[in-house]
Parts: sequence; C-alpha cells; structure tokens
Amino acid sequence: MFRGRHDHTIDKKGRLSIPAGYRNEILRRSEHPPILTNYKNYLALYPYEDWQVIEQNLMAKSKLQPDVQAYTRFVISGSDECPIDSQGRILVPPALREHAQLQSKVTIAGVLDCIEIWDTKIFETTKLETMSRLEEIQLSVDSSPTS
Amino acid sequence: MFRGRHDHTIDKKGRLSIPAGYRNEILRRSEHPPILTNYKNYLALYPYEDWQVIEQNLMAKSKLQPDVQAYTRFVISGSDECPIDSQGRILVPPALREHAQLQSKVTIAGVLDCIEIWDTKIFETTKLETMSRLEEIQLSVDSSPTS
DNA sequence: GGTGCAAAGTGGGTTCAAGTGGCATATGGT
DNA sequence: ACCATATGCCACTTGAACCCACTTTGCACC
Repeated sequence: MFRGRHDHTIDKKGRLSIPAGYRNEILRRSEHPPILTNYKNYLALYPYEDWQVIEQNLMAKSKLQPDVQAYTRFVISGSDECPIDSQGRILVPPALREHAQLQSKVTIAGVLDCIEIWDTKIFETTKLETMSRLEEIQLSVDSSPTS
Repeated sequence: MFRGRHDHTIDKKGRLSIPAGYRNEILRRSEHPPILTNYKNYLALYPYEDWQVIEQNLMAKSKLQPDVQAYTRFVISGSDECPIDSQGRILVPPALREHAQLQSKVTIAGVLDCIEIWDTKIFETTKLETMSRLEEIQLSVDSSPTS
C-alpha cells in the first residue's frame, strides 16, 4: 500500500526520484518496470501487476461504447513503461511531462494501489477544492457502489 | 479506548511525544507502527489495525468515481506510518505539520478509537464554538444514523 | 511534611541515507 | 566524424533516525 506525500523536484532532463519507500514497494511487488500513465491533470505510476488489472478491466468493457473507446484510448496511449534507474529515478517522457505541466516542483502522492505525480501548485489547489467540499464528498463516497 | 486531553509541545524538528498512556495502548493493540492522517484542520493517529479498516472500505469502492478518487487522494496521501521512537515520540512529516498549523503548543485529545492532534489555539476556539451550539449539536447527534 | 526515586516530557548533537545537481561517458542520428 | 541527446556515475547537501542528557512532575516511603 502506498501512502503519504513527498515534494520533490524534477530536473530539466525530466528525471524524478521516487521516494525510497515507494521504490522498495514497487520492486518488491514486481520484476517488471512500473507503468506511468496520464490522467486528467496528473500522472500515475503503477506496479506492473496492478496495471494489468486495470487493462483487463478495460478490456472486459464493451468496445462498442464510444466512451469506453475514448477512455481506453486516452489512458492506454498515454501510458508507458518507466524503469527505475540505479539512483532510484524515473525518466518522465516529454509528452507526459507536458501533459501534467511538470516544471520543477512536483508532489508525489501515495494513493493505496498507485503513486500519483502532480505539479505541486495544481495538487495544492485540488486539495483545497476537495477540502472545501469534504462533507459532501464523504456522503457521496459513502453511497457510491463497490467495484 | 482513548480518552482525555494533554497539552504538549512539538519541537523544531517536528517531534511530538505521545502521552505514555496512549503509547502503551497503541503498542498493546498492534505490532505495526500507527498511522497519522490529516483531517479538516487537525491530525489523527490510529492504531494500525483500526486504520486498515478505513483503507479496506476505500479500496472496496469503485476507483472510477471522481469523488472516491478525490477523497482517497486526500485521506491517503495525507497519511503516513509514524513509528514511535525510543523516547515515545513520533515525527510529524512537514506536510502534515503545515496542514494542521502545528508550531509549538499542541493539544493531544483522546477520542475513543483514535488520538487527535491539534494546534492548541485552534482546539480552544473549536471547543468554544462547539459549546456555543451544544444543544443544537446534541439534537443532531441524537437523530443521526448509526454506521 | 519532606525527601528520594522513577517515569515522563523536552532538547541537543551525531551519523547515515535520501534527494538533487552536475559531470562524464555512451549512443544514435546526420 | 561530429553533434546532440540520453544514460550512468559521482559528490554535495539536507533532513531523518538514533543516542544521550537534562528538567519536571508525581508517587512512595521515610
């Protein structure tokens, strides 16, 4: 399980060091390099096996649904293997860097089964937005279906 | 069960000693280090097993629901393992220290299944606010559902 | 009631590892 | 063959884990 928040910096070459704890957890879970993918305005890093579950869930959906097609295209075409180098860093591809607007200050957030990578400013504003609607969100979560 | 209130000080390194009684209770309940997490404007420390129940509930929810994502991100990225050191202290991570505005004077409150950690000033004003609406709050509690 | 002891809370200093930037070497394309 | 880019490697800095020491408080025993 991934938890916690770490504020790191991404260098001009797009290298980003993964917090040591997460790193060990990723290596422990799978031999394969983890997968980095895009979401709305952030990136997410999955241990390989966990990512496969996501792919299979998408494959199980009807491909005739336009929204399924669009979502699958978005998520899968925006994903890539991201091997961790000997210094514990990943190289974030330019396209993903631009997608998430990563410049220098980056916030790395553990979210149970994956690690999210945000521009720090965007993360902060998103957090404030969540906090301002917290009671409403809690009720919504409480009544939401299980997967 | 955790009860009572203790006023402690958090030092410049972010170390905070846990009242001896709570400490023993935490160690009695689990081998694993407890989990510290953020709420609206304070922190909460859970024995590991109790925290796992919270995580399991979140994991069971559909990850495609935006509100589930937002809530999970807020709660889990705002949480961390907080091992108790040999002097009975925890180290509060910088992000959490800032979140709860902990500077020096800290109030530690036992609240049944967890321990809450507040900036003393904020705790006091919140307490006054609660007292001023006490009858109203009592009625609301009385009519609220059991989980 | 006073004294001594033990436990709890607080502070400082040292060591070691994690994170970061820069340099050097390899690689690939023109 | 040369240049540009990417990858691997090294060194510096900062912060966390650990250890030790001091102060205060509560309790027990004289």
